[in-house]
Amino acid sequence: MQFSTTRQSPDFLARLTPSDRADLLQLALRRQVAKGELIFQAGGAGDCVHFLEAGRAKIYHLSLTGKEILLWFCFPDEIFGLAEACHGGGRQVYAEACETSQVLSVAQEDFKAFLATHAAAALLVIDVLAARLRTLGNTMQSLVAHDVNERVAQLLAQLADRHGRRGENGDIYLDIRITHQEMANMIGTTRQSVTSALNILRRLGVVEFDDHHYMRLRGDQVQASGLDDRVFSHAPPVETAW
Amino acid sequence: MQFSTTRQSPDFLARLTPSDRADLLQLALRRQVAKGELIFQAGGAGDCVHFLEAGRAKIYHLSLTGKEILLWFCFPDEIFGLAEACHGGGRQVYAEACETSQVLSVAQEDFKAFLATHAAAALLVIDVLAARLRTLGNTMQSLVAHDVNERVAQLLAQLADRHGRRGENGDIYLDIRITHQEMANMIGTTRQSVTSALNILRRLGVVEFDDHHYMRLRGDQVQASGLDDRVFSHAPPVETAW
DNA sequence: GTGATTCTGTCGGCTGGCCGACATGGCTAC
DNA sequence: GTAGCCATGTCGGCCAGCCGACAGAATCAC
Repeated sequence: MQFSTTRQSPDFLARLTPSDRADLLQLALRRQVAKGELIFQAGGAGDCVHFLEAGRAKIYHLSLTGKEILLWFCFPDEIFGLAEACHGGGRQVYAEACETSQVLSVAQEDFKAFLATHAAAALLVIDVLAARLRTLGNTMQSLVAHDVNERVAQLLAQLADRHGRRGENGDIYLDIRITHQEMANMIGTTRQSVTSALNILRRLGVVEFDDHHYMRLRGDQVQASGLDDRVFSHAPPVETAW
Repeated sequence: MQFSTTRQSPDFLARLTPSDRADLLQLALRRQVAKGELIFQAGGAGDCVHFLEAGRAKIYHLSLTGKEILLWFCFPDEIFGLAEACHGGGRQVYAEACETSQVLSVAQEDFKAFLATHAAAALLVIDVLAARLRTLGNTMQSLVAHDVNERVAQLLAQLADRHGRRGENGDIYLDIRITHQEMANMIGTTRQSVTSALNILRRLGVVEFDDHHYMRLRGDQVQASGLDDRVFSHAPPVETAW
């Protein structure tokens, strides 16, 4: 089982060469954002690219009825607000700090100029965007093809892939704080359905919760219960005759 | 109403400078693909980037139960297979010619080298990826926030935005051939539901079908029935106090 | 042409999961 | 401490839309 196909991708800053990073940081403005504060919002100009130095942020759509659709969780070193800054046309999504965070901002024009003169960085941006496109595509496919229980299981697998630590016995430890409501927003369902799905998984012995700060996915059980390769590896085995 | 926020984005080849395009074409292999033939498929290596010279192609996920999730329609001059070639890890999606098509293929390594030495092209790739990321984000949000009828209406609006021609009286003419099943696959519903949604829209006078090759969206009706700015422009108006 | 295939239209039955409601338990503020 | 808030857990009613089925209409193959 390949376990971390996408893991290396999000942390843009860390993957820049030191000299590129130094050049980029010269263009950036640093700012502290309090928990719950918006970093940008739909309707805004989208004239900046952002980087998360420390903290956690979420990127989401807000529907006309107030429904939140969580597209992406940002962790340190990640780049965000990129798609809209690059493409123009204004913001369509919201970025909100989940905890007190340090954010770097670079004006869109400066960033484009930077990319034009730093080819490796441009390729890195392409890689990051490509990875996100994949993730979104997978989320979409899961949204229409699977029921709520499966989507919850897949989400756990995805989180484990991005943020989990694998113990010696094969179990996976995950200590990000995430509410049922947030999970629901990520997979297009309701808080109640997530609660019940998680309880089913717990009763099956697939997952355990030690206090409410981290969960432990049972490696063996994850295998057994079908949250297997087809969840972890993103490419389902297909006949390769063609 | 802004009408073509995204229209200019997909046609990668056309937006390259002539000299860049010439350089790129030198790296490409041209090939003819018959209707229904796969250009690449999930499980494959994903070691090429493709360009559609002529024809039409669709990019889709296939779920384990055989459900098709249509992520993108490709039209001439568009680039595709990019995300997976750039990011690595093999193909996750299928690309299939909807009609006889000419396809150009460039090896991943060659393409990366090309981008590294053609900064403007790299920025263009970023722009294209960013635009797709937006589109997918919008599709996702529509998927969880709207019912089937609304999604069908939005899809029509989106197609009109990308491919429609606006007549003098404000009506929009759309002459792409697309089946109800394909539309269903794009918005995560069933063929039957699309059929009935379209008929509702027809009864409302929003859309007309002249034979089955093109449809006409009534500009005035589109306005009146709420398929308005919130559909066409991708950024819903939000309080901009922040 | 003619048969085969694919697409469109329509109808009921069945059900996953949304929604509201309410209770409880943990954190946080002070 | 204790008050208030937020997250979790559980239940039942209700309905959008999925699914199977079937009949025309249109298109394609030859």
